Amino acid sequence: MSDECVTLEGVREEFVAQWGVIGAQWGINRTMAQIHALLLTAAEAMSTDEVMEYLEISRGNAHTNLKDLVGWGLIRIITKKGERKEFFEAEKNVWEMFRRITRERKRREIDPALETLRKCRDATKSMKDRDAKVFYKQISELEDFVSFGSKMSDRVGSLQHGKAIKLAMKLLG
Amino acid sequence: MSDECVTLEGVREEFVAQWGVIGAQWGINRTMAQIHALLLTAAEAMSTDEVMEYLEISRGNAHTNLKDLVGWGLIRIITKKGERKEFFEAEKNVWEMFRRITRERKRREIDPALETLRKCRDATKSMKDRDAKVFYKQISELEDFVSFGSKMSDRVGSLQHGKAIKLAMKLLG
DNA sequence: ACGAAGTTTCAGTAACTACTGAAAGTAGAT
DNA sequence: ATCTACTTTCAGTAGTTACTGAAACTTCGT
Repeated sequence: MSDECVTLEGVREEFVAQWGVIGAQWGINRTMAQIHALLLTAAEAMSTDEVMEYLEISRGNAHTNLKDLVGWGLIRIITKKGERKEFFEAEKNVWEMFRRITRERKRREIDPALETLRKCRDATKSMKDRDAKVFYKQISELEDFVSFGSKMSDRVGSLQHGKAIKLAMKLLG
Repeated sequence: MSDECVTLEGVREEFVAQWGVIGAQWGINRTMAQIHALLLTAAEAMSTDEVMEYLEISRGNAHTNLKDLVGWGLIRIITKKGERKEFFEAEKNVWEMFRRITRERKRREIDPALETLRKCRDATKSMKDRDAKVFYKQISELEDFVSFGSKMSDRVGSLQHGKAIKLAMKLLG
């Protein structure tokens, strides 16, 4: 970050921009990551128009990404009495945020991958030639590993933050 | 997978294709994921030309992605005596594969993210108004969480496979 | 020092993903 | 039933990333 970012808004802008870059590397659309960063560090819930204005993006873009974030469970819709429009507020608890991201990625990406692995394993289970044996062995090991990891992530995700930390401390200690 | 994939090559083709799709969702270029899947399930090391032919891709594309995979430590170059060309072989041990992916992602993506978080935290540490306090608190929590996770991943990555499994079993048990 | 076999680079292009802006849709207020 | 404030959709376009194919480069054998 350049040194002249001495105002809150300067630092925040830098954070939002960088979070977008980081998100993009993880296969998340940049705007979505930026909106998330913005709401995560907002003191109050924001409207679509405020998000549009801050990030200088179109209504359609703001709308789509806000709704996607709601779909991920990372932000929620707030309605204020007397106000007709919707406001958006981020889940601010970091542990909860982590759990939701993990749960969604598992559902959307790990589970289908496991499905593929299982099918490939079953289809080659009883093949006899060398290449098939190599293939079957490799796929089996991969499947065992991924499904083990998947179970672990369920287990960790079901812990309270405090318990998870304690457990992790034992691991690190 | 469609039911008519009854030959090894049919199943393998399906696996390679699917692995490409999964990789893409994780921010990895599709061809790279496909080459990895191909080499991972190969009985023998393969040459650039064999990879090109199998995936029906250009030499430039094959070359770039093979070299990127070498950069990730997921495949290695093999030279056969009497042969002038290079062959490529995947790291087949799944635990080792996992460790290398984790280590690289940490280096390339987590460490820079932490750097950003630290800068943002430091820059707002002594600001007094409400918005700055909210920002500082949120960034701090995020930084603590990410750096904790990063340490955990180092710790787990330094374990032997057997030990990791034992530890995980305790967790699951 | 030349030719053959293989590797690397890169300009141009194709394919894909994200974004805009405007139009259509919805729902509370009068 | 009409107006107004807001939300949703989407066709077209901009921007980005990935891929090709060919030329340049390297290395080894003769």
